[in-house]
Amino acid sequence: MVLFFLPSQNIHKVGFTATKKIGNAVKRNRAKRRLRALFCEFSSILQDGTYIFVAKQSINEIAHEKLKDNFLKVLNHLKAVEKN
RNA sequence: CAGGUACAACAGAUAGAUACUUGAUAACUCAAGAGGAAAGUCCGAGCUGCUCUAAGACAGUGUUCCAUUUAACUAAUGGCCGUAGUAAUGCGAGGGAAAGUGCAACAGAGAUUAGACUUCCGCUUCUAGUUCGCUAGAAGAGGUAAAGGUGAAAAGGUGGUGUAAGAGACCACCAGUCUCUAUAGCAAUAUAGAGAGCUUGUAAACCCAACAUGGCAGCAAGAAACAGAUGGUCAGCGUCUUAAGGGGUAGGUAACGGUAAUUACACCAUAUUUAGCUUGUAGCUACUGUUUCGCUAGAAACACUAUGUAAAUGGUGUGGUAGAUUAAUGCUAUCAAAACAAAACUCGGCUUACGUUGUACCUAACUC
RNA sequence: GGUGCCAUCGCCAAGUGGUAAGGCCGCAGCCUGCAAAGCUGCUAUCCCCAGUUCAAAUCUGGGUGGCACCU
Repeated sequence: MVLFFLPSQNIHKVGFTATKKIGNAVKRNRAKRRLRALFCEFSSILQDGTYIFVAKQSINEIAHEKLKDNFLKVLNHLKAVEKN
């Protein structure tokens, strides 16, 4: 997945994107739902700002644990997680 | 056993922690929440707007065996005919080529009032032979559609009569077409009989006939409220010169420079361009933004029952808010054979994709 | 959600029922001492599946993929 992050005070906005390359409407909706569920899990420890998640082609083949690892890795890379 | 044909049913369950949409409630909470194809958008309707409309005709568009069903249909049901298959059963845009026009490549002698290349046939002329009856060869003007070969297709087929040779020219039987009569059937049609004429294909080529039909756009249709001010409109100012090309003014745009200054998008000059510019208005069938409505109880679904071969129709009963706008109905784990696939105004069909299970029926060949 | 259009060789494309033109690229040969240029030849299941027809790239129906417009 790809994450775009714009940090700013007192603004909370999230977007989830799934392009036609992923598959038909069922697969695209499932990709968005999985990302949304993961975001809700971590939303309490994130900084304020605007987030845009873009799903890539292999998202529907990957297992849940691996997707979770990737999700954390991407967040840490952009330093979006609040310390403590 | 195996293979096939038709029809029907279902479209996950359990657990965990935790979100979303709508409705009810003061709140806590409670209830409901995606398909058989929601898909393709191929037909037919409702609904909405615009346009049109006395009636009729022409044109356009569509349909095309018969009966029935339906709100309607190019749909469905049953039948007839044709066709594929051993069969169960499937498939069929299934009127007219004798109203007219067009087209039929290549090959072939000839392709639609057909045609003579090789055959076949007598006739005339010439030559040769002669048993003086004729025979053979060449040339000419004809006859012929029976044989050959070409082609998707050669103007019915077989047998006889007939003839110089032949020919539906005539006859018998057969195939096909049309008409009439009888019987069965509501009908398409089937069976039987009689007669006519002399029969290429193509109408998913133009066309003809019969029948039907206002047209176009589609909920991103359209309606209301609030806000805006692009067009329009009202008011004021301006609209010069030349025959024309062109030149010039107000106004617009702009680099360098200058002026001014708290700030400057101002002013000056210069360059370039060319008739509009400015202020108001919201009462306009043009326009922009937001919100609300349209929006879900419907020619509806399910169960039982009556009629009908069936599609379907009638009667009785039952239960019940999916209604969003980046778009909810989730996420994770386990089990399992789980596939195709996500509503966006709503219905009736068709088409295409696809997992599992069941029921009924068929069997030529193959295997035992 | 709705509406319309397109698909022919690797690329650009012509072709309104009768043997699928042409250009560029590529390959092979000729030419040349070697190349370039030039000349000759080769390369198509007309997106797929059915139907009508003697015959379909063309006509009809269905499917697949792509593009554009309405906001």
